[in-house]
Amino acid sequence: MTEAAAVYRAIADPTRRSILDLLRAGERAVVELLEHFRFSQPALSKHLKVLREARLVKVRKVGRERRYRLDAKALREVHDWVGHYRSFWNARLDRLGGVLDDLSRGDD
Amino acid sequence: MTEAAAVYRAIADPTRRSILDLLRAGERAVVELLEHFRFSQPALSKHLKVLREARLVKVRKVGRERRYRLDAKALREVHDWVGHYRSFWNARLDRLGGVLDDLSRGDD
DNA sequence: ACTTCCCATAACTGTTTGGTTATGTGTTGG
DNA sequence: CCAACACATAACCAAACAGTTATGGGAAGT
Repeated sequence: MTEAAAVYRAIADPTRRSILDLLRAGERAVVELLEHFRFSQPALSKHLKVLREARLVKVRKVGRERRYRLDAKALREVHDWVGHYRSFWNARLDRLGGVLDDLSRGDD
Repeated sequence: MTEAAAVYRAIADPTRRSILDLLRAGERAVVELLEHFRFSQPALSKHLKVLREARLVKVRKVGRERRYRLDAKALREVHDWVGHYRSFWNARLDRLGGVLDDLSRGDD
């Protein structure tokens, strides 16, 4: 899987998006993250592994803890890609789109 | 699945991102889209269904064709969400990030 | 009318995903 | 030294995914 593809896959899961959101507030140990979820610790570890492989987080060992932190560089590509669609959502295409919609309906 | 979640899932697949990219150039019939891929027509139809359900595309029937076009409004939310990470990727946060983390925790 | 074309859906299949419980490894505290 | 803690990994499972072939319905061409 190419670098970028791993990122899209990683953020496809709502739990993993939540994890990233939590990490925006700062570095967190696994137990701290776990408090925010209902599932088991191994489940969290697996999510973290996916995020690691997508290079969206970094870990550092502190005593017996592993402290995770954001590494958002990989999200830039996503932002850029989605940005290509900017003109499609904030242009007069709402109007034009509506017209085309009506035409396509044609069932009235 | 909530509206937004469907969008993240839809764009997680590279084929579907390609489809969206193709549609940026304008409306396309299914056969036209199919030329760009190696898989079968039903496979494409299934991808299009996912995109429809995520409200990322709209269809209109023209004769025996179904012409698909972009409906990028749903991508705005993705853009916004990823945008929250902007400050994390374009600053010298490798160093600063650590400091901010500590401050936000208040545990030092 | 009949065939061909465009497309969707159904039914099936191997693989991936996201969860589980069980276990192991390294660190800390008593 | 040893129990408890923090975390990862292994093994397993059901559900979802992405593809396939087969089929069917509506529009077009002859």
